[in-house]
Amino acid sequence: MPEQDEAYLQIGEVAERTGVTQRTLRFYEEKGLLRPPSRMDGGFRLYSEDDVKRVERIRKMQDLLGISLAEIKEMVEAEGILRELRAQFNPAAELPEKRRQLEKAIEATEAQHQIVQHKTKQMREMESQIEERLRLFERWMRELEQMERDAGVGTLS
Amino acid sequence: MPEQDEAYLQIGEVAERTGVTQRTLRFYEEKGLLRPPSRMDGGFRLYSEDDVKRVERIRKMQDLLGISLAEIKEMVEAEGILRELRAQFNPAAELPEKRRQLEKAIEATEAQHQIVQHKTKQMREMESQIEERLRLFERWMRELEQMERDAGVGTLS
DNA sequence: TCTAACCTTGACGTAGGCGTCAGACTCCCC
DNA sequence: GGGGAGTCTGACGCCTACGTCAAGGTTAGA
Repeated sequence: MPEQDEAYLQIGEVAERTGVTQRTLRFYEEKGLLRPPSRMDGGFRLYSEDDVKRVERIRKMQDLLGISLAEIKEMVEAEGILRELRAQFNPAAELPEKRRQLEKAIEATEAQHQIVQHKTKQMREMESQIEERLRLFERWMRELEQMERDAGVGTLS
Repeated sequence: MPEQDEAYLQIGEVAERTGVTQRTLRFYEEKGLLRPPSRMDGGFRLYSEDDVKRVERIRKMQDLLGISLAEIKEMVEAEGILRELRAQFNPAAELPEKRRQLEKAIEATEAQHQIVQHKTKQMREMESQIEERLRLFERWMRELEQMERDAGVGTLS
């Protein structure tokens, strides 16, 4: 087993860097969104830089996609596969197994891609709707100004 | 007061058409997201087509922006102003007041625009990240296939 | 006029996503 | 080896966004 001697982080540091609370980190672990981190002899959690990135991705998905942690869990699991694939040795015997895993990861990522694409499209639609409203408002504003100048009585179009 | 004789809808129909429950419609009213609708003599709620549109907008915001109802409330209030402006008579004396309202509506809409723009941008970033991942996965897949053909042992790049 | 379908308010329940203690343990430095 | 800062595991609390009865009133058609 290749021991990576990354700079390990305690929960407080991870919390500070990611902007979430320690409670949230433990909660994500409990719910399976973060793999159980390694521990110090005394039981303190030790996180890797990968974990930090994962937390950041989770938060971004919460913020942008507005989906449940259960759904996010499924999505980030594709990344777990990625890590495993990269970490393992590669005896030829395991190739078919790796291939299946990779296929699963690709499938999951494609599903994710669909969702994000769809939302992006709808966001763009919403954006242009808002822009249209703004133009309407500004036209009204000009009409109002005109009416003030005329000191007349009229109705907005 | 100009009475609009639109086709009024009961809560059940609105629920069906918008895909939300009656409970949700009453809840939105309670929380100030929907203006209290008119009533039949017996007390049954009577909604307008405008209300239906408003519900649809609320749902879209929940889905796309993933923000709280409190925030959505602030956003949709700009539309209330819009309706009032269009519905009122236009005595010149009220023009300055209308103008202030319109300015408020424009401000709120611009704030909304900012938010949506920002999210759209981040969504596009996420989209391209996912696409990059997909390309990486597919490259690995090709490498795996190559390794199978070679029946050799290697490490993914 | 009766009845089935629809609606009313009120009140309690619930799932998700954490917040917030409490009491005990660990780490690290002086 | 003493102590302050950091962390541990429960366990209960809380807010949001509704769900779900219950008990009764309304509407509209036969």
